[in-house]
Amino acid sequence: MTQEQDQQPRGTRVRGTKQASALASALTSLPGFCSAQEIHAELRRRGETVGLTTVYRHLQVLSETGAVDTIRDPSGEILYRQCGSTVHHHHLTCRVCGSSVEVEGRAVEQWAEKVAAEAGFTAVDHTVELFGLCPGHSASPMEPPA
Amino acid sequence: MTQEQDQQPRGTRVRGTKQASALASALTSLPGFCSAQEIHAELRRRGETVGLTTVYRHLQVLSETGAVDTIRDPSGEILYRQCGSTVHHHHLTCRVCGSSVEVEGRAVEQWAEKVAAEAGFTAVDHTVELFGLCPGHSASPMEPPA
DNA sequence: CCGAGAATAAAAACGATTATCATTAACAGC
DNA sequence: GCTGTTAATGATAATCGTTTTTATTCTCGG
Ligand SMILES: [Zn+2]
Ligand SMILES: [Zn+2]
Ligand SMILES: [Zn+2]
Ligand SMILES: [Zn+2]
Repeated sequence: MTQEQDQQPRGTRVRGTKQASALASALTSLPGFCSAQEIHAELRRRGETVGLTTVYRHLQVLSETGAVDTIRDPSGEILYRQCGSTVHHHHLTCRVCGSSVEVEGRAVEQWAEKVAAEAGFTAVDHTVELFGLCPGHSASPMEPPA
Repeated sequence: MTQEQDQQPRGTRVRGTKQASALASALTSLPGFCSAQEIHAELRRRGETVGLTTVYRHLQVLSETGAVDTIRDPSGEILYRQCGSTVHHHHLTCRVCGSSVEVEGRAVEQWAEKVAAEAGFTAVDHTVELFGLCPGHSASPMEPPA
């Protein structure tokens, strides 16, 4: 359907910059969903010199190509994560630590298609996000770290 | 079924301001999901004098009490709509005109609970939005304005 | 009619994201 | 290994939806 047709004129297209690899490394090591600014801070913490603009630009490209997944936290901020599978899936994310479980939703996909068809809608895309408390943070209900 | 059920605790709580009723009227007449700024513009168009701040504040309260539903459009902007049913439901919204169909998702609810339980997550909340093209805007499939 | 307090609204603040643009540096060719 | 081309970078400014601030207005009970 949405086949990519990259017309890369010979080998001069994607430059192997150290920023790109540093970002890739950070994304791989970060366990859960993080905001662009958190990722930027993490890179700084590692001693890498990567500008915030570059972080944003790379994350945007990576998300467009499907290399990273994006979700919106309840406040609207975009969170990024490098995911294991490239097939369509959704996420169950902890509100406290950001750790995330990838969930497959055959049932959701079918439901979405069904209700869309019944309403006569076409080109329907869906957003499905699950937020909760992971097992580690479900333990003590009364423990706001503040 | 569209009866108002104000749960206002007697006395000094909700004042009968003209702005509130103007906003309520606009919300009732607007067919689909609109942004706060669109609603504000609509009120201005009607000759009502309502500040943007007031629109935001009322929409926030109304969404908290469940009187209006909110979704986030793909760009992150919050859209509001007065919905028919007060029970939990989701929306199938047209990307072009904003017209929306309320869809009930027993299957989704069960799926969400199931995957949350399997992962050991608690206090799980879900966001499910469907965006597509309504029957009226599905007409010409080949029409990229670019 | 008066006054306390809620409601309003203009303007300023806020914060995440994007655009700008001068500078840097990766890579192909020499 | 140099060098030039040119994509990539990143500090800064701009954008824009939303929130906060604050002075003013208005509602409503007495
Ligand atoms: Zn994922
Ligand atoms: Zn899906
Ligand atoms: Zn609704
Ligand atoms: Zn639901």
